[in-house]
Amino acid sequence: MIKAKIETACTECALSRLCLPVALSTEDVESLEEIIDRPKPLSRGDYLYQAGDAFEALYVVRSGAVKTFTVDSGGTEQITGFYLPGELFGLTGINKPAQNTTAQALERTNLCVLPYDDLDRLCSDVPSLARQIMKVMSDEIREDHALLTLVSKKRAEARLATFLLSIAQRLKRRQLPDESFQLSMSRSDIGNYLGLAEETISRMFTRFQEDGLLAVQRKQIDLIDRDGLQAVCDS
Amino acid sequence: MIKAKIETACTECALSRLCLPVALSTEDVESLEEIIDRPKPLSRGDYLYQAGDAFEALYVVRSGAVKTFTVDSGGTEQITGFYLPGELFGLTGINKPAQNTTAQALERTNLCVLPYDDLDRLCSDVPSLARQIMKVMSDEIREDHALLTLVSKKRAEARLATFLLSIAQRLKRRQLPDESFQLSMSRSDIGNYLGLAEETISRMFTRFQEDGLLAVQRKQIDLIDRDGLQAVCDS
DNA sequence: CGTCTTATTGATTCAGATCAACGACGGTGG
DNA sequence: CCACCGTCGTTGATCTGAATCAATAAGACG
Repeated sequence: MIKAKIETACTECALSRLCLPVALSTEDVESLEEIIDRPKPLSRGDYLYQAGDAFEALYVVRSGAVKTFTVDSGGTEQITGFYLPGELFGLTGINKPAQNTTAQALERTNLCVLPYDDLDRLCSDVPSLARQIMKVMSDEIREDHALLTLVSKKRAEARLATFLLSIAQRLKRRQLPDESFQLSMSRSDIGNYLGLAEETISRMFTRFQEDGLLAVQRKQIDLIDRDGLQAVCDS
Repeated sequence: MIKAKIETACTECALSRLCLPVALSTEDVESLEEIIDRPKPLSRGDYLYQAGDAFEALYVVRSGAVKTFTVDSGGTEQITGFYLPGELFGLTGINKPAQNTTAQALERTNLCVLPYDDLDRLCSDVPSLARQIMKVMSDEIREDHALLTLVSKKRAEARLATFLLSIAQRLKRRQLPDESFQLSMSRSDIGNYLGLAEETISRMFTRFQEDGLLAVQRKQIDLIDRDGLQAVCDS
């Protein structure tokens, strides 16, 4: 009974498939479940934590969306990630005195919070949990490298096409509609993330629409020709 | 006696200060020391591992220099890091079936190899070691974000100036000359890393020299006006 | 219903890529 | 030891993708 209850809880917040290590035993999942906190929903624009705050927890999006960004010494903002339902973030703070990024809700958002003190204690007892966290961190590093390649080597249209297909793929993984969806971030956010001006993002959307690759109406995106978009990614 | 011997070994390869967790006890260091392999030196151009190879180990540069790079589906190469003496790399392979990056020696290079099977076993017994590895991984993520900001938001001169000061700082940390040094990578490598053409790197070097910021002769760099270079970083 | 933010579109500019040629060094073999 | 060749770096000329500047339009929200 307890087992069933736990599985339901985790299924709800998407941890079960996407976040929880398959290697964990039922008892381990139970221990993890005990430390998870589910605070009340955040509104658009709310901060989860800001640069300089003490590092306290890892987070998983249950619904909604979050962006993280850094601000360098010269005041330049760089969005480092968008997080959709089922995705884990907050790793850059791990074993550090303070956060160096800021995390902000892009829309009404529900989270799971994994307090790090508890998680760390659990890691000592359950080596496979530590292993899983390392795996997630190395995933993050690989994704950062892919993003670097995108920004450093590809043209504007390839950057945006890759971004859109990545969003679609992640929605699909979460079994959300991936053909027709609402972007939760602004053109300016997308541009910041991809190293482009917001005007350029706007122009590329217009061009993709003219080329019959997608239909766009403000934040509403309908993918029409995925193969076509995929082809644009390699230009 | 044994203790003295171990300390010497680790001091030699720079692990003691830069790589080893301060939190480790002497016995733990001893255990770690036991699993470290020091293979014969690599020549310029030698590969340590290539994309697709099984993930086997983490590496620390003892002397020389290494670059790592990814190749995406379209064949685009992206250098993801240069590693100098005392620096740890190979983390992107952790808990993955295979490497997705390639690592290549830029000059005659000596390494410490930390076989992952052994390291992982040790992590189960010594939680602070797992914690230290996570810390190094989160460092890597932060550095990747800083690089992304550099490539995505800064002009060519700021990118190169930041790169040079970063190299100098890392050499200094290792107590190597940081005012006058040899770059081990080509202009083309620097350009690839920073998202610029090699001609642009060349031109920026010439400009910096004209502006009295440094003296450059092929790979030999002499920093003259560090404050000036620092100022260029924020342009 | 008016105001404020976000998105679109057009005109112009500019940083850096690309194309092209040459020069300098370093390694190799005679 | 020197001459040759190949790679790497420099410099110049031109081109171009995307930024910037500027104006308007369309939602969103109180």
